[in-house]
Amino acid sequence: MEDTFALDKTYTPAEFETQIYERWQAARVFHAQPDQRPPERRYVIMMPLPNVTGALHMGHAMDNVMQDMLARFRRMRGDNTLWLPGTDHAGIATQAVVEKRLKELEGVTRHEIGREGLVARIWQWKDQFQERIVAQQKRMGCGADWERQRFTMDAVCSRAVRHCFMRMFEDGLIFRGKRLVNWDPYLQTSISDDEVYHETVQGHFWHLRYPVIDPQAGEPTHLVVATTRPETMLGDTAVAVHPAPADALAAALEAARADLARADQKTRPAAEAHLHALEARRRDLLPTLERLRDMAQDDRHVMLPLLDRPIPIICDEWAKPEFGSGCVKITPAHDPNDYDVWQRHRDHIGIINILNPDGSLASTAGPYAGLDRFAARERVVADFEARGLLAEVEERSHEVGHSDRSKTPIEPYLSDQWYVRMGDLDGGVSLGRGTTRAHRSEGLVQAAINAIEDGRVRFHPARFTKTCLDWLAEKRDWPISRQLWWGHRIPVWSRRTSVGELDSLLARGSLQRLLADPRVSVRVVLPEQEQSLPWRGGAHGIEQPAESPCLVDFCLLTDDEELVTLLEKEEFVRDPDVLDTWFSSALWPHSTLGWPDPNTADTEGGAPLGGPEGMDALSYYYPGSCLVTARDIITLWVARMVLMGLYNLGEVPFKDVFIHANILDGKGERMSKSKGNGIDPVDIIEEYGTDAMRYVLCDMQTGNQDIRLPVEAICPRCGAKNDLAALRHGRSVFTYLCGGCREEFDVLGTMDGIPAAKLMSERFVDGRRFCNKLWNSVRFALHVLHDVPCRDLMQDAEALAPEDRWILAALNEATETVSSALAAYNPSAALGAARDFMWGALCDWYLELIKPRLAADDGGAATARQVLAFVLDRTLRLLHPFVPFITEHLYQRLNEQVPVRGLGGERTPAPALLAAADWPIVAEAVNDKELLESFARAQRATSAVREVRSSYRISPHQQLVVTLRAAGRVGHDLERRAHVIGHMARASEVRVLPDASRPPGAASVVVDDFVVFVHDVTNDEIERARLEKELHKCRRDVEGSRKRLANEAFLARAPASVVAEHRARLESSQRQVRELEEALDAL
RNA sequence: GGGCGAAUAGCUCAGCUGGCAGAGCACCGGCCUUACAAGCCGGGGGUCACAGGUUCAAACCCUGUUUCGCCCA
Repeated sequence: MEDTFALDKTYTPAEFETQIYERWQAARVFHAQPDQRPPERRYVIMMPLPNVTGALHMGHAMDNVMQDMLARFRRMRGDNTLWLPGTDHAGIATQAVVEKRLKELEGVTRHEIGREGLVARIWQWKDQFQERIVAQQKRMGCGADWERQRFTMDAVCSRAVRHCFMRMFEDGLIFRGKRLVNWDPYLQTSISDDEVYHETVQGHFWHLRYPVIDPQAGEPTHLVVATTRPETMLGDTAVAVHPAPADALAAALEAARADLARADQKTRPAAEAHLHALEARRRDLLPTLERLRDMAQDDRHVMLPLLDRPIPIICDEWAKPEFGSGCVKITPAHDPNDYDVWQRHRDHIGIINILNPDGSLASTAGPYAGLDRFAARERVVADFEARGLLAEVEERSHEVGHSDRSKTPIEPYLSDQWYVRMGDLDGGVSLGRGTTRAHRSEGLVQAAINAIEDGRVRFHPARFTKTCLDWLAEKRDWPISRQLWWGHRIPVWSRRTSVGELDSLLARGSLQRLLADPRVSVRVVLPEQEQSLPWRGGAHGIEQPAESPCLVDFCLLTDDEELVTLLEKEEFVRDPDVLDTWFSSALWPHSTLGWPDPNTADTEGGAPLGGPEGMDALSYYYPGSCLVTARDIITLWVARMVLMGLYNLGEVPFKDVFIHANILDGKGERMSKSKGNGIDPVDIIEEYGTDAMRYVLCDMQTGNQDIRLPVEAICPRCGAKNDLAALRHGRSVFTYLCGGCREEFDVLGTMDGIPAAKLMSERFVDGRRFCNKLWNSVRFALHVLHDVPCRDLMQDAEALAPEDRWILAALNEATETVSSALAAYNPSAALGAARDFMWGALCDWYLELIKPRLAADDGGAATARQVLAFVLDRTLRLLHPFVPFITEHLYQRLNEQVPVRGLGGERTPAPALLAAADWPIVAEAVNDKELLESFARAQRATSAVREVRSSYRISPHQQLVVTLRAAGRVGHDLERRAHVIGHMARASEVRVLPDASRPPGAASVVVDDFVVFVHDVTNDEIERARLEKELHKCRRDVEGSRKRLANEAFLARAPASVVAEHRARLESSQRQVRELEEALDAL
C-alpha cells in the first residue's frame, strides 16, 4: 500500500525547499522588465533596505514575508511586479560595529589605520553580511528581483545622492548652522534624535551655591542652583530667575487647586500636599525671588565658583518658581533649554563650549581641562564640597539620553553641522524640476503633508496617518552631517575669506573655470547671519561690511580630478563629514531605478534596467505601489521618502504604506538580538520549515496587535525546553539557569565559557500542522488521480454531482474572500479563508464524499477526479503567496501526474511553475448560495448524529438508522442531502418524514429547523440528561427573547427587521422547547 | 509631560455599520475509519480589565480609572 503513494507520509520541507528556490531563479520568475502593461497593471515594492550590521531576525522575517506575499499575489494576478531588494550602508551602525571588532581583534583604532583603511575594512564587512542577509531572504522564500539588487553606496545610488545634494544646495535647501546636536563622545559624531534612546538612571541632583557679588543689605549672599550634571557649571554664562515670580506662582496655585477639586479619595492626599507645598513657597521663597528679579534688572552678577568668573543674573521664564530654588543655571553650549535662553539673551550673555569631541574637558574648563567628563563631575562636586558650596545632594532617578549606536550617554554639543531646511521657504520650493510633474510647494515638509492629507499616500491601518503627520508638522530642520568615514562624503570644498575679498578671490582664473562648469555650484556663507547666498558673479547683494568673515562653498557634482585639483590648489578644503544614512535611504524608491538618468545606470549584475523601445525602468516603475514596514520606521523612512520623491520627481514614491506588527517575546517586549530574546528565522526554518514559519506570521498579521511569540530556550547541555519569560537568570541578564539540569546557559552567545542556547517558539507547530494537512490532501489526491479526463463540464452540468457543484461554489467564495482580504492588507483574514476552504471544506467534506464514487470507478468517479484535480490546482494557487515552497512542490507533482486540468475542456497543460501561474478567478457561473446553505444544513444534521454517537459511546463502525422530522422546503432539502448525511454520519438509512414521531428507543436531537432521531440507541438516563441540558439552554433563549419582545420601547424603536428577527428566534426556541419537552415525556 | 494602541476562554488572538460570544492551541472523552495520530469525531470552558454614561439594545459608542506596550518630548 505504502509504495503506491507518490508522496512520503509526512511533510519534510528540508527535502525540497532549496531546489524549488533554484528552479524559480533559473526560470527568472522574479525578474521584472518594463513591457506594454498599463500603469494600473504594475506593482512595485521597494524593499525597506535592511542594514548590513548584522543578520536578520524575526522582525525582518515578518517584513520580508509580507512583501513576498503581496508580490506573489500581484504577480499571479498578472501585474508587472517588481520587488526590488537591497541593503543599506547604515553609516554609524556599521562603522561602530567594524571599529569595535578592530579594537577587539587587532587592538587598533580607526585613527591608526586611517580613513581609507577603515573604509576598505567596512566594505569587506558589507560584502560578507550582504551575502548572509540575501541567503536568509532566499531561505525565507523571498522572490525579489535579485538582478536589480542595489546598495545605498553603489555607483547608481551614490550618483543619485550627489545629484540630489547638488540640487538642494543650489536651491538653498542645504545650509550649515552652529547648533546643539546630540553628540556621541565615543563615536565622536553627532547623531539624530532618532538615534537617541532614553534610559532612566539612578543619579543625583546636586544643589550648588553661587556667591552673590557685593550683596547689599537684605539681599541673599548666595544663590542655589541644582543640576544632574555638575561639571557643566564650568560652562555657565548666567543664572536665571523668573521675571514675574508672583504671577507664575499664582498660576501654579490655581492649577493645584483645580487638581484638588477634581481629586478622588486616592489622589487627594498627594494633591493636598502639593498645594500646601506651593503655599509654603509663596510664603517663604517668593520674597527672595522677587528680590533676585530686581537684582537681575539691576544687572547684578554672581561669582561662578571654581573658575571665579562673574556671570550675570538674568530674567527668563525658563526659571520655574515652583521648582527647586527657583533659580536655574544657564549653560547654553551644553543644554538645549539653556541654548534657547541664550538665543533670547544673545547680546547679553555668552556661550562657552567646555567639551572636546572625545568627551574630555576643553581648555575653557580651566584647571579641569583634559579630564574625562565623568571624572570632572567627581572633581567638581568634591571641590564644591571643599569650599562649603555644596548645599545638598538629592538621590534622583532621571532620564539620560544614550546613543543607540555606542550605548554611551550623549552630550548636547555645540558644533557646525549641515542641515536640510524642512520648513517653508520664501518663494517656496520647486518640486520635480525638469519633469512633467514639476510644481511648487511652500516647503519640503509641507509638500509631504499635502500628499498625505489629500490621500496620495495612504496608510494601512489608517490610524498611522496621524503618527506621520504629527512628526511632519514639527517641520524640524534635518541635520544631515555625520562625523564619520563610512558614508557618502559631503561634496563641498570650502575656504574662509572676508566679504571684501570675495570678488578678487573668485576672479582668479582657475576658479573662473570652475564657475563656468555646469557641474559646479557656488554659494557664499555668512556664518554670523546663518545666511547662504548663491554667487552671482559679484559680492553685490551681500550687505555685510567688507571685513565680515565669510565662507565660499563649492559643491561638485562629480569628483572630477581636474576640478578637485584646481580647488585644492586655491586652498579649498573638502568637508570631512559624510551624509546621514537616511539621506540616501530617502532616495531609495527612485535612486534604485537609476534616477536621474536610468539609461546610463546599470545593475551590479549587468542586467539591463530598461525594457524594449526605450522604456526606462524609472518612468515605468515610478511611482511605486506600496511600502511595507513596521510603525517605528514611519518617521524615519516613510516621511523622508515621500518628501524626497516629491522633490526630485514631483510625485510620491508609493500609494500605500502597509504597517505590519512588531514581533514581541512572551513578556510582550520587543524582540531583538541585543536583548537576548531574538529568534533567528533560520532556526525556525530548520525546525519547522519555511512555510510553517510563513504560515504563522501571516496568520498572526491581523492589523491590530503586535505578535507575541513566547520564546523557548533549548538548553545546550540537556536539551530541555525552557520558557524564557519564566526562567531565572544566571550571573548576568543574558544568562539563565536551565529548569532541567540547573546549569547556566547564555542567550546572546557572547559569554566566554557559557554555552549558548538556541531560541525557539512552539507557536510554529500550527504552521507545520497546516502544511502536513495540505501535504496529505495532495498525497491522497495523487493516489486517486489517474486517467483524469478533461471534459467541458461547464456545458454538461448534469455530469456534476451535488458535492461537485458545492465544492466549486465554496472555492469561488474562498477565492473572492482571499483576494479582497489581500487587497485590503489583511493577511490573517486572507489566509484564514484559504485555510478554512482547504481544511474545512475540501478535506473534511469533499474528499470524504467522493471516496465512495472513486471506489465505484465509473463515470461519476471520472467527474470526481476531474473536479478534484481542478479544485486542488486552484487551492494551491490560493495558498501560494503564503506558503510558496510546499504549494510549488505539490503543484509540480500534480503537473507530472495530471498535466491538463480544468473544467472547460482545456487542452493545454497548466503552467510549468506555480509561481508564474495565474491567480484563480471568481467564476460567476458556479456561484450557488442556496447550495452552500443546503450543505450547511446537511452538516448540522451530520453533527447531530455524531453527537449522539459520541454521547452513547457508539462505535464509529456501527451503522445507524436516522429519521429526520422536517416539513416543506426544509424537508425537501434534507431529502436531497440524505446521501451526504448518510455517508458522513455513517448511517445505513436516512429517512425524512414531515410528521415523524420518535421511534421507540431513538435518541432525539432538536436542531434549529428540524429534529433528528437516531434509532435504537436509547439509554433513558443518558437521554434524559442530554435533553434536559438542551432544554435548559432553549428555555433561557425563550426567556431572553420574550423579555426583549415584551419591552414596548424595543418594539417601538428597534428597526422592523431586528424585531422580526427576534420574533422568529423566539418562535424557533419555543418550538425547540416543545420538541424537547415532548421527547422527555416520551421517555 | 503629549500622542497612539492594547486589555475577550488556561494560552495566542478574531469579532465589520451596536442586534444570542468565535477560532487555533491547551484540557476532557472516543476513534490506528485503506491521505494525514503533525490525523478524525465529540465535549467542557468567558461578569468581554474596572466604574459610570448614551441607547429599546453595548465586547463594540462616550467619559473616567487601572495595567501593559510603543512613539514623541
